[in-house]
Amino acid sequence: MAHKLNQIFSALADPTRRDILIMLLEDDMAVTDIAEPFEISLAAISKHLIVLSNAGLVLQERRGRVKWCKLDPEAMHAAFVWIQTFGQLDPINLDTFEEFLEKEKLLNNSESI
Amino acid sequence: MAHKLNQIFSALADPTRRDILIMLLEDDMAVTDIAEPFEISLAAISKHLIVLSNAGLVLQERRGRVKWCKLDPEAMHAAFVWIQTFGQLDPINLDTFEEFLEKEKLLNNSESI
DNA sequence: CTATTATTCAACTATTTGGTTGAATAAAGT
DNA sequence: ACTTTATTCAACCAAATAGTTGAATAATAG
Repeated sequence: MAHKLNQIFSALADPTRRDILIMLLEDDMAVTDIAEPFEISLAAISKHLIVLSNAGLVLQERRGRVKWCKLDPEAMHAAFVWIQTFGQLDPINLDTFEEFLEKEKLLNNSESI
Repeated sequence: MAHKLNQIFSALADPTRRDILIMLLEDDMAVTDIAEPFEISLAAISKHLIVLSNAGLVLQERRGRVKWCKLDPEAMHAAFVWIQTFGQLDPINLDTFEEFLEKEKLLNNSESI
């Protein structure tokens, strides 16, 4: 789940991608239509959508030759929960946190293999 | 504010930086103490803190030769507001962050099996 | 004054990122 | 069958990122 947060926050860090997400609030859209208002190439938008999709923020479903993009609220919710819970924190136990880092480290190692 | 969101989300996208933020929930800390549990160099941690500082997530105040780091809740709040407004999500009120981390840990363990 | 401690700077490396263009694939439309 | 439309792939480029090491700076301790 931690690696997902990496992807989610890093996806949200780009203004083009945030704009895309906002466009998708209105309605599901095809890749070409998403690209229309932007000045960058279609391929660049396609890449942005792949980033959003990998982060779980957007679902893409191919129907015919059109790939429809729609929001997937779950990933955004994960980021929301992280931030919200962060802000209301009580002091945590350091031992617990050390264990947390340790586990995360192990997880990252096993992921990178 | 948009450029700030870029910086905030991109700062949050790195797990080391999220870990640092979590440590700072407990108390203000000096750079060297922040670096202690991590395996990377002090210089690397120093850079991470500059990123957090530029994003407005952390305030650094030099007293003597020690630079004290503390959370600045404002930037985190900006990210929170963006996400909340985006999804019209209701603030939840579930767990303390400690419990949240605990669940995340369990989840990570079960994922890594 | 000298040594130690805290932090950053500088230079370098490897990897990732966001962009480009042109070609490739895939599904319709005519 | 041929053409158009929708999307991605491949190769490339420039800039940014996360890390390193060793030197530099700054403040305190002895």
